[in-house]
Amino acid sequence: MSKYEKTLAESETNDSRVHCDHCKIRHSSICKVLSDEELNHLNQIVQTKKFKAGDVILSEEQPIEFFANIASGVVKMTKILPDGRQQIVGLLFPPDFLGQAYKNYSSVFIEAATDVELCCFPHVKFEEMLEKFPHLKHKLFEATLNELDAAREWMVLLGRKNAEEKVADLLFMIAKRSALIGCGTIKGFVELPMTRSDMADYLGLTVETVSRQFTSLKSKKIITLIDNNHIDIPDLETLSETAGYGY
Amino acid sequence: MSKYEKTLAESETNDSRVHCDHCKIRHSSICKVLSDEELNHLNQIVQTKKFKAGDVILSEEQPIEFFANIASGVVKMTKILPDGRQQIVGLLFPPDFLGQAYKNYSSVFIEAATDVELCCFPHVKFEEMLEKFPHLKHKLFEATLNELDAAREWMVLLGRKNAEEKVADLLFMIAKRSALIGCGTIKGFVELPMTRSDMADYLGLTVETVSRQFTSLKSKKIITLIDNNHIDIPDLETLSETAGYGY
DNA sequence: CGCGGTGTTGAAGGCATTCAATTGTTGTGG
DNA sequence: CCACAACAATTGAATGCCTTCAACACCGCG
Repeated sequence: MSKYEKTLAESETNDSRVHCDHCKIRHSSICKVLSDEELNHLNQIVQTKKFKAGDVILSEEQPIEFFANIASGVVKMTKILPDGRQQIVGLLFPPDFLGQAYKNYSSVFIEAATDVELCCFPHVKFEEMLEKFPHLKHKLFEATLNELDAAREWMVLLGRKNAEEKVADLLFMIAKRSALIGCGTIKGFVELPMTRSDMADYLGLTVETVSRQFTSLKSKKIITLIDNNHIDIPDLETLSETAGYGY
Repeated sequence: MSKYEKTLAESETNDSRVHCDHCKIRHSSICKVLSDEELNHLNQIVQTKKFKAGDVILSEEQPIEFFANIASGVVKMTKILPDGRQQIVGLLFPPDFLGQAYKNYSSVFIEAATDVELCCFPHVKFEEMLEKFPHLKHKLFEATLNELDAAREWMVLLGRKNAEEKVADLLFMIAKRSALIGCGTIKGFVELPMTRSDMADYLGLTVETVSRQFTSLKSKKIITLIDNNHIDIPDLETLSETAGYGY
């Protein structure tokens, strides 16, 4: 195997010679609208970064130094009230894009929920590219509109669903996203890329309530626990009905 | 008084000769980035529409026919679960922009919370303009990013705040927005542009709970009720602390 | 083995909901 | 101008869901 066989995931943090050719998310990330030539531009400014689960990627109110594609792992965006209460306001899976254009400071706390690999673009240079390649900017605009839609969907969950529906909905969402990442690979189980505490912070619940709903869903045979972080979902339809999407 | 004294608000619904010169939100809406010449383009496709409180502006899953600036009044965006539970996912005040670019169907239910006047642009023609005038598109992108920020802020409220904080936060938000619309005019009171039921749907509460929190805030002298839809806020700082933003 | 982190379970209590009744407001027709 | 209906808002009492606080189980690791 040549050295080019190694994936983006395995490459070094500060390896400046990154090869989008071997990038797993090349054809699904915002990069997909770029021509080979344009991709070369991007290649020159890109830098891979790795984070361990729990690492802070960007603090709130901290200057934004880079944008990034999520190459692997899951990233959480959190907001914290003065008294310490916190709420996760967004989860990013591969090949999501991380970063708010045209803002100098982050309005959220950004952390690695799992081990994470990012494909980073320096702030200023990336914004320059946005102006140079209108279809890249357009793509980013569409991605933002989708994020807005997702946020509003989540507002319904936070405001109007009960604990069981919330947990079911989260599992349903993770299952769908996992299917996308796996690109059709049927694993037979779903990995939960976060702790119960993270789930609670995403759902506006307490850890205890999340845990209780897990055991309840388990006893109803809607899910099966393989281990703490892996579940099996016998019937997605049933799960989606439990999540409040039934008729 | 010449006929040009009449405001946009008073103009007829299907008056094709609209004069942005007299538009109240000319210098605060997304139009503000447009030159006089570009504004002429817009003038040729614009159409004023009026809605009464409670009117449906656009149903969910309905094809999007137009974008619009909110000229006056308040617009609510709602999402509804199959069983009827509903959640307001966004409020639009003047000079907010209404409409999701690059979507053919609305993902939300759009209704007039109060009597509303819209400055409408036909779907296709407006998207053409977006491509013709990059800075208009850019402005819209920024507006979308702000909406996303606002949505996330609201997720914290929905997930982590109690009833008193929720109501206080809503009043605080309305007070701030009203101050912007009033352009510095100190009225001495704040108009509540929605029913208790709307407030409940925005806060993820029931009408009864909202009502109870009103009487509670009133007895704590944090607000004073002038009538059902007008309140006085003696001290904004106190209100913001009650809303959970204290230290 | 013991330790910290993570997850589960139990019991008690509180906050928001639910259901029900009353009051207040608005607009329409007699 | 008043009566009345329809709607909006408030208030009360009881229920229930989720939280809180506490204890215990599980797992990886030094």
